[in-house]
Amino acid sequence: MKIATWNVNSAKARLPNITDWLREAAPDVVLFQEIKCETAAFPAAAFEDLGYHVHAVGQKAYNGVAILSKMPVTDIITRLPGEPDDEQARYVEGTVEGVRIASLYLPNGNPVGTEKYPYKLRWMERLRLHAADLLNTGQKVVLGGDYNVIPAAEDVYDPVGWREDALFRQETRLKFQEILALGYTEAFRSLHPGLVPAYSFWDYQAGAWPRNNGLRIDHFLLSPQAADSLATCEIDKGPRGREKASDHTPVVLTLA
DNA sequence: ATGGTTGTTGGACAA
Repeated sequence: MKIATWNVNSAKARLPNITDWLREAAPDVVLFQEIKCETAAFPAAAFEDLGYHVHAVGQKAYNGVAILSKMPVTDIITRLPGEPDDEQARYVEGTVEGVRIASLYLPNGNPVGTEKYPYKLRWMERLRLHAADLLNTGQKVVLGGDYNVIPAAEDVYDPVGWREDALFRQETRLKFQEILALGYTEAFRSLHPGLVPAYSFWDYQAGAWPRNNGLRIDHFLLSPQAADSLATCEIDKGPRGREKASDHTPVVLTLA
């Protein structure tokens, strides 16, 4: 099973860029973040034409996630448990051929010092609790998405300059490690220790892409059962270099 | 050089 995660930074503005890549990469399951539209406005037909079942969870203007799958998706949930009043569209999860798969868009958290950062940390704690529940089911679990977390200094072009950023400060990294400590494997780094730089995001500003000033913030976390069947995990830089590119590029994993 | 980009939206916010 080939699974991709991609923060597309608007599904509608990116549609030709996305469909071109889906045709060539042909993933079985695709996890989108930042679709940036309401559920009803998501361009589902363009993906259905490529053979996908489409399950989008959107809101006006911001956020929004989706799962596309060539196989049927069952038992879908559309919110991360823990804060019933949180209406931000950042989580969708379902089962594909016995694998529990989530598309998540973890809050950015900047600027630190505003309400945005405690919201990020609360969201990470909710994810930790839910990830623990998922582990207890004993099934294969794949949690993919834009985590807005730089796991280590080797995953950012300027670790000193980013030291106090919400994506990299120690409190953020420790919370991420707490989730891993439950028993999850971060797929890319587990297969490619020491492969640097390996980025999944480059800002639109200041020539970040041509200078390769990037961040690795899009990740797959795998339960032990899923990690046992992990075959490959790669970052596909192709779409980032094309017309009308998202600032993120896809990360692709295969389970044997 | 007091900037630089993009999307949603229709001024300002988010990233």
